[in-house]
Amino acid sequence: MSERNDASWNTMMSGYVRGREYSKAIEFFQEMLEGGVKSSGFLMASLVTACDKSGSMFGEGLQVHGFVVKVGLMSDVFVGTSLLHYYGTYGLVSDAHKLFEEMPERNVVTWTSLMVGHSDGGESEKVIEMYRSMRRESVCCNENTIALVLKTCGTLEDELLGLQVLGNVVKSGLDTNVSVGNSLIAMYGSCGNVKEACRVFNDMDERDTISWNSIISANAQNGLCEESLRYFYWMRHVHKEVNSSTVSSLLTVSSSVDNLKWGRGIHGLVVKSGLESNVCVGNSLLKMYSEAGRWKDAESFFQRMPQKDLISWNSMVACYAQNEESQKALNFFADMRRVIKTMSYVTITSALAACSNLEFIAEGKILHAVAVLSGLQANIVIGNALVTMYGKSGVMAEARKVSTIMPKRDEVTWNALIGCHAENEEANESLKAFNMMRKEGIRENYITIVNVLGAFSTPDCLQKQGMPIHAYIVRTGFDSDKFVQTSLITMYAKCGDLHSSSFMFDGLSTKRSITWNAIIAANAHHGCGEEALKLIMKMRNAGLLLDQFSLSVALSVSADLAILEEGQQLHGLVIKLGFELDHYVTNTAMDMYGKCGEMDDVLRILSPPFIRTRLSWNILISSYARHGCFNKARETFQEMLKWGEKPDHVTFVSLLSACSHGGLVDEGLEYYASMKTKFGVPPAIEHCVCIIDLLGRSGRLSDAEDFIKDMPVPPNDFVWRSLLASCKIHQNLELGKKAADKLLELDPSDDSAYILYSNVCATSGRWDVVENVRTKMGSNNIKKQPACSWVKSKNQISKFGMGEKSHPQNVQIYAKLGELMKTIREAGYVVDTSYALQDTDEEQKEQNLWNHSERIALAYALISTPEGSPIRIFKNLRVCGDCHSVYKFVSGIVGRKIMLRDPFRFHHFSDGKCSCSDYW
DNA sequence: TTAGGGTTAG
Repeated sequence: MSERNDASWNTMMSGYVRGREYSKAIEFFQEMLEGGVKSSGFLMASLVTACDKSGSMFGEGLQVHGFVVKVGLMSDVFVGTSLLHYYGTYGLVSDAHKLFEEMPERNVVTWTSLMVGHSDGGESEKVIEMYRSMRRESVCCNENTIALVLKTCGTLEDELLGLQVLGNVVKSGLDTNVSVGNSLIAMYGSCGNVKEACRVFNDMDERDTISWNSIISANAQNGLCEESLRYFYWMRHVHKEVNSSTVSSLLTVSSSVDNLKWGRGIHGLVVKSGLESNVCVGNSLLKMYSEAGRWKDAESFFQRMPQKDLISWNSMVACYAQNEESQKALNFFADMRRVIKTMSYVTITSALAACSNLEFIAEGKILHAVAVLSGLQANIVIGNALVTMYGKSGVMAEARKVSTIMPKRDEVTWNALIGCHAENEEANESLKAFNMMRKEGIRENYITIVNVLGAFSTPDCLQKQGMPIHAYIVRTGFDSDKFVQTSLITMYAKCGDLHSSSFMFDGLSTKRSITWNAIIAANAHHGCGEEALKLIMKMRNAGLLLDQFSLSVALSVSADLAILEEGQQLHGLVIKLGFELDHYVTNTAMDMYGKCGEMDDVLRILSPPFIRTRLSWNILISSYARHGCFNKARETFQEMLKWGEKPDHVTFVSLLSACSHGGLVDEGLEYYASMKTKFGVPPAIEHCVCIIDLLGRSGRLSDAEDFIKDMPVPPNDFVWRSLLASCKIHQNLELGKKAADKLLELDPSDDSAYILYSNVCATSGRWDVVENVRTKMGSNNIKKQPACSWVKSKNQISKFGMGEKSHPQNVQIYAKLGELMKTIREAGYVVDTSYALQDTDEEQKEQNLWNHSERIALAYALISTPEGSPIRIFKNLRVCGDCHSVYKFVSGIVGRKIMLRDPFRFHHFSDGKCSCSDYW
């Protein structure tokens, strides 16, 4: 090649870089290598910059590095600097640092590039250290250096240092007053000192667009959404110019407060201002949708984006991963490699996050290999993502191995290990990792503490580990952190000590929303639903707005207690507060309607199929199942598949229980067989219980027994209880005895074992055994959970026990009962005394049946609610067979719809028939 | 001097 040609190569290459055609520049380099072109330092520096800016595969930059060494251009300051910057971009600061040490000549850009690397790697102290060295060595700072140092002061929350730096800047006359003020605003914003930022802004004589953007951002970063919006309105009023940075800042706040209504408003404004096509703005919108859980909105927006860059693609991978759409994330990742042919370490990190469960471990391993092959193994963020990926998949040995060979570990590495041990229920290991972290001299942060606390879940753990850690938290001052406070409340509750949880909560001087939510959830999980709802009231009275978490806990409490009116009011509040677009909240509301018997409302608020989440599909299937609409449940499952939604283990629990309640034995067995082979969902104990129920109810008791022998998981109490209940239906004394023994083996104090077994014996007429069992219960001090039914009328709940006589309207209730007995007998009702569980004469047996709580509740409902209105009755135990028959007759005679809910499902009676077709 | 993607937690 001649000199002239070399020069033209140079010109071409710099043309590509100037024109930002980075991938062309890289292709050009390949040709150049083949042609053996002699290169200049400038050309190589441009090329490295091209690799850097294109976000290309890391390997291409490495190739250039090798070439540069070979041709002896490493001493060139521009080449060295661009390579150093390149390593920094990929998070490989130690490599960058090594280059820096070896360089014979350095300029201000060299220094600044390494500082940027340290800054991106989270090593703020190193940045300041280097700034001080620069001043010692009299290297003159440029604007970029100053900007970086000031930003770092913000990150370090070191206002004093920031002011010193600014003093130096003013002294050297490097900047104007406006830009000094702007920098100050930004620094105060990062330090969390919004007040001071506003003071500087308000005192400024002159403001430019950046000043306005900085003050909006300072408020936005600190979660002050109303304030940032106030400045924005003011800006539009007096300043006129709004640019893409302004809009991006406003969108950031909408993500952090997770209020989609707000984000939608800003989005409208974005469209009006014509800034929607700006790539930064677009990327902010993608993040907003992702954080609000609306990955489908993000997806369609991405498709419409006129300009996309690497960050847009990375955002989509992250969006799918964050929304637990692993398969979609990996498919998108594959598309990305095909379409734009580039990726960065962020891409790999996000793709790894999508593999954080055992189902995708194979893909995760491939990505691990990709990271190694790309030379990005030493990147600390990738290392941390790998630790997380293995840890969340339960492969802790591999997670630990990755962490040991990492060149450097930070608090994120240790937090991931501690958190994954906790998630895998290895409390001791979690605590061990915490101690090792401290030994290694890495300081814990609030996330460390939150993770450690998450490891404790038993009373024993609480005594031996939880309480000492609590003492440590108080000693180290972490007890003032809102997340730590919340975790402490949750830990005490999880370890069974709700009393201490409440004590902690009551003792807090400032109670934030998340703290309220923690104590409310703690009560809900302990079955204290009424208390949880009372706390919701108190929270509102304390002037706090309910958020998506408090609303969904409250809705699920209403669902568990089956109190429709409260549920409806909460749903109203959801709409009023603007959470109706929040998938999670809306799904909880839907579940509430389903569990309160309002199938029509479930369908009313159901979203259209193309934006339905897996959770919505699952709730819909289980609602249909609970209401006895088995065909609908099946159709919904088919529709779900048609729309490309993958069923998960909850889907199959709903589907199998639908089959079991509907007597669809063969269909249920088919689903069970296909779940692993066709859908990759391995059967868990819940599914096995459904199958045993399915076989048992239909009378195939020996098949059920065989199934238990071959189950992939060891049987638990639910398995034996279900089998025992089926033995009662089909009067199988022998197997019933076996199941009851197994149940008592697991828990000798289980009351259901005694009760169900004595019922099996009673139904089979073995009154001698019944007597035996009852005596045994008495001597073992085991009490039966008393049956009760309740009705809500005129805003009051009336609860009835067996033979209840204490109701103020007692006389009218029993008069009504007598009348009912007479009329239904005339209509053809014949008593079935096999449901009487006490050995007396037939007449007494019938009398005892009329004492059942569900009949008393029915009589009360008939006299206390308006004629013709639907009746809603709830029972804590399964309805008795003879009562079921009474309800059918009554519904035909009084011409009213009667809904009866037991702990498992609904019976809808009308015109003498029941929705369950007498199979339950 | 202002804005967008990533790892732990929520």
